Amino acid sequence: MPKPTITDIAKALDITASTVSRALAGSPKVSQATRMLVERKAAEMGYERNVLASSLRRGVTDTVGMVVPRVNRQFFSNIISGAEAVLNPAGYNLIISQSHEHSEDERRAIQTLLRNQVSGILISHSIETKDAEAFKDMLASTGVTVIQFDRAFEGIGDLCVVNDNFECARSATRHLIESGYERIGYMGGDESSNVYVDRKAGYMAAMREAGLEVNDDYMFSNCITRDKGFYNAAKAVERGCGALYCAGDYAALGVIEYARDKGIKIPEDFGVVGTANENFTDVVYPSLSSVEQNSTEMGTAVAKAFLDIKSGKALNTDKIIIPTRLIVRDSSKRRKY
Amino acid sequence: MPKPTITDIAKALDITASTVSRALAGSPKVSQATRMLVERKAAEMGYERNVLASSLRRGVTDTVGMVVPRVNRQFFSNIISGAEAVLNPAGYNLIISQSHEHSEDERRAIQTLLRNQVSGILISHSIETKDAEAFKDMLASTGVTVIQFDRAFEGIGDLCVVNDNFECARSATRHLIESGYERIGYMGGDESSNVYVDRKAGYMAAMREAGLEVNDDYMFSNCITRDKGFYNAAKAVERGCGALYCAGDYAALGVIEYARDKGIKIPEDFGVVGTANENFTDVVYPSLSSVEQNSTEMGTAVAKAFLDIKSGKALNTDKIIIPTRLIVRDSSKRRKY
DNA sequence: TTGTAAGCGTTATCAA
DNA sequence: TTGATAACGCTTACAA
Repeated sequence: MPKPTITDIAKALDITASTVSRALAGSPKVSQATRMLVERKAAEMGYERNVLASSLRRGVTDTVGMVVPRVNRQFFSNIISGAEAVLNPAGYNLIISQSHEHSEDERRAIQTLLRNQVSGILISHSIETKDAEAFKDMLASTGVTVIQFDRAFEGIGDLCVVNDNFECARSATRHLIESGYERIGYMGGDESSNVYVDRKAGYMAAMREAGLEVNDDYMFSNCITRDKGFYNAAKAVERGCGALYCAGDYAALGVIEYARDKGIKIPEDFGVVGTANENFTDVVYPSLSSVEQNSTEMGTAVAKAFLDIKSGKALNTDKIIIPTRLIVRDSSKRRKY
Repeated sequence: MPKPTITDIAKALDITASTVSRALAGSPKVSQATRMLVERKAAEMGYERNVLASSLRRGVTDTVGMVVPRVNRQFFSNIISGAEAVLNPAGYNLIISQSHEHSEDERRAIQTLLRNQVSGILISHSIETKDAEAFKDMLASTGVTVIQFDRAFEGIGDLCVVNDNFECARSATRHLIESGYERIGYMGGDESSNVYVDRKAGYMAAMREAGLEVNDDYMFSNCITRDKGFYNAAKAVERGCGALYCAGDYAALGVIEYARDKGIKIPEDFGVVGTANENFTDVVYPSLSSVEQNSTEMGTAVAKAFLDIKSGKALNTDKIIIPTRLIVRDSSKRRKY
């Protein structure tokens, strides 16, 4: 037999569907007796509310969509996990879509979510997405709550949640300076992203504050992969660089491997600090100092912000900053002199 | 203004909603002229079909639910990624739920999916779920297609997709034997799971085939974490064990770290092979030999099987086996003698 | 406290 | 080829 509906329950009890609906919804305007009866019958028949019909009728859904570049990246899967932990107990469920770092996929994902009448969209933009015009257009006149996180554009959506990328880079760089390294360089990513703009600025600030000059010979952008890190480490060393703050752990890993290849001693002769605290950082040898981004916390913050907005709670900010934390491991533990 | 509906489009063009619906659905029973008109108007008004209403009316959804223990584990996030890559182009979208390794969360997740009228459930059971009775009951009389993967129970669902866990362990163990290691032990997980039952059997088979005896002193179950690996490595070494096949990479990592601590040389004095090919395996020193599970491929296989079943294609099997592949790295590269 | 009736947006059937 | 009408399962005024 097919799935039972409230009408089936109503018939079985010789009452109307509205009463059943009210009883199941926990409405106070229904007698204890009938409520019991309805609940028992519903359980007996294995009834489950049809969310489609309910949402259609109510005009709202309890579904939230999240768009990330890739789910199989630790940072994002932690965010998903954190968001779920907050959203599910609150009665919402999460649809995940991937942009695979492409604007077109991102656009499609958003459209699908919109068609599914999600009540909110939580998004971290693809690297290919350079501005938010298309995004803005799509969302126009839909009442969905939009929260951007990590990679965010100004002036779009209800709120954004980001790491303190400036401070992240600043503290890491300062740590290298204080550990006695000299001629400290920077490896970063594409500067169309707020993330790398801020990290670069943080690095520069730390250098400036210490009265050190920034040398373009030691600056590498578009350098966040293991290969690029390895490749550019060679250039950096050749040019006399003594330490690198890397805005990504994979590049930092490449640096360590280059050093190992060339017999350059880390941390004695060269210092490295990465970013993201990937799960290989305390496995690589020497272990890699890195900045923890608290990604799970970012996920819970995004979800909480969504719930707050939905419940009409005024948020006294349009930007939530998730703090980062420098974790010092062996790759930057030089004895000061 | 609120989101436009087909009725709005119909009014604007002075035709009926049925015609608009047909035009947008690409029905052949509508003139070229009106189709053009409708399409243009729809685009102009920024119309998006309301999936809720459509699904309710049609009685089917294009939504598939997936339940995994945790999304932030490489193995599962790869599976999600692989499944999405197949499902999305086919017009389906995926709702992800996590069980956090708890039966109760798993039950809730399934219920939510059912309420959302998913047309399929793709599930890898939580470690806490020891049998499939509850699962069976919930699914009774719902017509959803069920595909289990990785952790699966017999006789449930339409199909299951698993690794060749037996062969995985057998080939890894054989490799250790052929590399000249002696007194080879095993570190595995909870044997209420088909995964670890099969891997242990594979290990035993390889030993038997080589005429070697299995020594209980070198067998460790419930040992898949870094800490447990470290802890039990001590016991193993003390008891004269010469190599370990670990059914999980984290335990293997613990073994490597114990050896490093004690000055035991890997691969010269001790051999280790892990399982899962986690992304730290080629970063740890010495690099860890491991068995690649082809998780992304498992994801695509699960999704394809779902599509095949939906399209009525008869599957000539009730179990799809995803092959594994041993990747030999330094931790087991002993010169034979 | 319960019943009646209408409607959410879409699609399928039937008739024109 | 298009239109009128009903229905999917649920919720909610309003009436009783």
